[in-house]
Amino acid sequence: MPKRVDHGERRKLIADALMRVAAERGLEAVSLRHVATEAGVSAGMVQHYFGTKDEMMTFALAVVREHGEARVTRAVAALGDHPAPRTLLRTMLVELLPLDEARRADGRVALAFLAYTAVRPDVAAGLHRETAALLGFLADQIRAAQTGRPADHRVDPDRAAVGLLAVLEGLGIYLLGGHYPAETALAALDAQLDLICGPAQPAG
Amino acid sequence: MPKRVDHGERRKLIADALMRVAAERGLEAVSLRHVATEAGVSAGMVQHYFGTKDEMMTFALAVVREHGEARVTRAVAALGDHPAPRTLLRTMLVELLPLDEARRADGRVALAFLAYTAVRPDVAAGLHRETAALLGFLADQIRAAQTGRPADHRVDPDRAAVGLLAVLEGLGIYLLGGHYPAETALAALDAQLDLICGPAQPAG
DNA sequence: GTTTTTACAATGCAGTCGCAACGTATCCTG
DNA sequence: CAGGATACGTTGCGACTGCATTGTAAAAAC
Repeated sequence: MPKRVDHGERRKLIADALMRVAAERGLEAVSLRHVATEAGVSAGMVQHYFGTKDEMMTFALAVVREHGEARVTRAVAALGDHPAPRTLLRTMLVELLPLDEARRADGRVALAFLAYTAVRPDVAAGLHRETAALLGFLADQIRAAQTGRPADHRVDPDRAAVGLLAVLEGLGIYLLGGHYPAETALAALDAQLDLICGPAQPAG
Repeated sequence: MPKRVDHGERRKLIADALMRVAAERGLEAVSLRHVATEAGVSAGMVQHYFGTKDEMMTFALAVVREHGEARVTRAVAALGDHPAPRTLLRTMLVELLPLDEARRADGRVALAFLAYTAVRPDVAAGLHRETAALLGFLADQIRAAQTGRPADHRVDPDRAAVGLLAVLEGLGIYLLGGHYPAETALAALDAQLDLICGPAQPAG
């Protein structure tokens, strides 16, 4: 083999450039040449690492998801060994909200891809599995958060998980659109957690 | 004046074609020629009624919103004069969910426009006002639905409205992506209404 | 009647698109 | 050192884009 280059690294470099273009000018501004320029490489190189544009898009979509996953993993790890379920939930969800510019950029790309995959159902299969797994995890945490609550304050964990994930998605979208400030979204998220888990326990 | 033609009608004809193209092939497939073909008219005519593509897009966005508004108005009117707040809320929200093919089409277009406006903040100003008005209305209904509930079952209407609207948006998106079936979304919506308004009153 | 204004159709243009087809430089293998 | 495979860069092609321009038919205004 000649000239050893890390394919994964190059692809990631290109995908990062794609995401920058998409975040700033929308997904329809993503072209081989624009991405190449943004990445500071030739258009031929982009073509070398991604035979087709769709391939490039699919890879970039995976990168966005990995961003989110890494963010959540890191934030959850910082919580220590056995965080309270509600704390764990809140930490995860807040991390997925577009509250700073980095997450806003990721969010814009994710939103664009959402619209993209809505018309290309074949690409969406992986997302379904991820959603199902996430829903399962949320439901588990909600179940755990409810132990010891009076029966008439309990909710169905599966439905609550669907609702909670929907709230997250919706808040993210309204935040991206600038419909209301971060505090409003955070207040709504906390209110939702209150509804599901009961009011936050005062420390002690 | 010559050859009197209803400008609004023509523009609506074209916008409808635009929405069909966007729903089937995504917003990036929307071009003057595609829209013209879909509408069964010449590209020149499209250009005659919309000097620029952006003008056409903006108009189409307004049409999408009117669709939703008309749907809600009709459904709410069918409820009669003084529906219970929870019934009113549920009727409104269900009507906005992409549960049949017509609403799925509208939803896809709305989603595409959401991503479109996320990068064009100037276009989004109208949406902000609409969101604020909708939030106010939801909060009013939630407030009304809570009269007579025990104090420890009440929630802040404003936060609950933000959460409810976010749930609606999120459920719509997951439905459009086919992440789960309609029943799951409806169950989650009802669970959310249960959390906010208390369990549905059995008839009588 | 003529004139003017509107409604459309057709064509053309400069730019961009994805992608194929090269060419070449580089490095590993034998 | 030759041979071959890989990693690019360059160029060009056909299709498409939004839009300006032009031409024409028809109806209102005079």
